[in-house]
Amino acid sequence: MPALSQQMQQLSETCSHCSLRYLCLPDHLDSHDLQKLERLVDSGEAVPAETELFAQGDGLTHIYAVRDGSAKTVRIDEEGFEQILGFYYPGDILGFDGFADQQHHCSAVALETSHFCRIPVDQLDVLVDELPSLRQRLVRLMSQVLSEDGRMMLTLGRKDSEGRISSLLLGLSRRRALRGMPPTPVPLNMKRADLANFLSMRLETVSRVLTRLQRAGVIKVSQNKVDILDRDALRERSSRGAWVADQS
Amino acid sequence: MPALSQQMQQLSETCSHCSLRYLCLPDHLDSHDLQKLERLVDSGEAVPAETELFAQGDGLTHIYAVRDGSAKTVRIDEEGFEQILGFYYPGDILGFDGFADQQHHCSAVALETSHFCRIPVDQLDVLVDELPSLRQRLVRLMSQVLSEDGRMMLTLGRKDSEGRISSLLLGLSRRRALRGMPPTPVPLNMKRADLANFLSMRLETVSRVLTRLQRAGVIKVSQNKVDILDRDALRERSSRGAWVADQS
DNA sequence: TTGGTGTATTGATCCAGGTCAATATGGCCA
DNA sequence: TGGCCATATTGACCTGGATCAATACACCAA
Repeated sequence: MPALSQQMQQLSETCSHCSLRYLCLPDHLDSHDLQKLERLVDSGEAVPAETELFAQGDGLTHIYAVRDGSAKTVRIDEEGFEQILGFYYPGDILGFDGFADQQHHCSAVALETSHFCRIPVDQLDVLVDELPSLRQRLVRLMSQVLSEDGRMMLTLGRKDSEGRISSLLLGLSRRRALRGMPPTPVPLNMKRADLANFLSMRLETVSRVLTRLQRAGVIKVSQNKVDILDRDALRERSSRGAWVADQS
Repeated sequence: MPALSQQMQQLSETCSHCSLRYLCLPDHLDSHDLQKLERLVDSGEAVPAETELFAQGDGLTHIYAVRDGSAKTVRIDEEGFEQILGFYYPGDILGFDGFADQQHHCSAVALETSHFCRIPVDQLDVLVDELPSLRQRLVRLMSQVLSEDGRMMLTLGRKDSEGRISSLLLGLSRRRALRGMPPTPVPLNMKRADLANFLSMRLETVSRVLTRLQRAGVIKVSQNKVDILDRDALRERSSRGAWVADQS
């Protein structure tokens, strides 16, 4: 049951009319350029939960934009351990890490029944050479991801379990607000194990922290969604327990 | 005392003759395009250790390529905690995270006396629109960083202290090999505190792990450099202690 | 040579969170 | 409506690494 999509604004088949165009690739493109872009985009059928959009090691043929629903990216290292690299919501792009050597370095999996726009990279490549605005947009989106990865490394590296969960919840909430959705019941469309993996914790610890935060009256947990009751307290907890760095 | 530069191949003032051109921006550019690029590049004076190339929050005016020496990038979060995001060696580019909104999201600091090529972004921007090959190169480099960040998150998230140190040493060694430098005495040109910060450990733990690895005969530590005596053992330790993921 | 300062190593203690194990809850199908 | 299975919560225990503190080492200046 796609919880998010129920609340989504109407999505159009074309980028020009898509409510997400200011988050997604089309942002800053004039209508002429935009039309060229949307001719490339294939906004396909709904895909069920667990569908793999692409797998680590696959050749890079398309990148994907989330239309509605959600996805995660997973990377498996040499020793066979897997790490969830991110969760993706409407307007987010999947597949940027494939441009380096034309193959995907992680897998992408739908978390729920979702729609994705498929964009063939070979055609995109041609169009990018043609449209400076699109080139700039692409570079900025990638750069943005880079800088968010930095933020994530900060969270993973320096925060304790409560700080990590709090940061995650605030982050998800903020991303909902960016998309014009109500920021407070945050649906947790991924499993606890996914959360735990992403935050580098054990799922037992995730559980414990969630109930602790609930008992403190900061959030209200109910199955797959979290109400943020006291945002300030949550913010406070998201930084508490962060280590002080040794000066160098 | 710039340990790295003593072993560096001769560096030319121009990209065309630079021994690092296949790692750096120029890779895959034909000689005509390359000449246009190198007209932008200002390969300046030596800068001493601790020099800040740009600061978090600065407007994006230049990106930098390491010519010789080394650098680190540091990010300070809202609460004032700082995290080292990466170490950079000849051929590496600094500043990619600034393209998102034309300002730097981290600071860059030289670790030792170093040379950097300065590339003005406004002119680069124009040139990128003109040269598809350069555009492609830029996107690939950024994508590569993205995918390496993923690897780092994996290390930070899933490995214990010994795994982290081992991974770091192997990584530094591999990057030296990529640059045609002898892979085994790995100079640690950053302070222990920097290492600790980067790996999200305490410097005492870094020390302890280094001596433990030394006692095991895997490495030989001497002040600012590490000899890798048993690469296989090091590899083995870099994966040992990594958690098993809960299946989702 | 000595003293001072910054950096690295080592030792002793303690706790957050990992581990193992039991129990609870909810969704689904017969 | 009950039984099954996947997922989530809670409990008890233990260990890796953070913390606090002392000591060692290197480098420089007087």
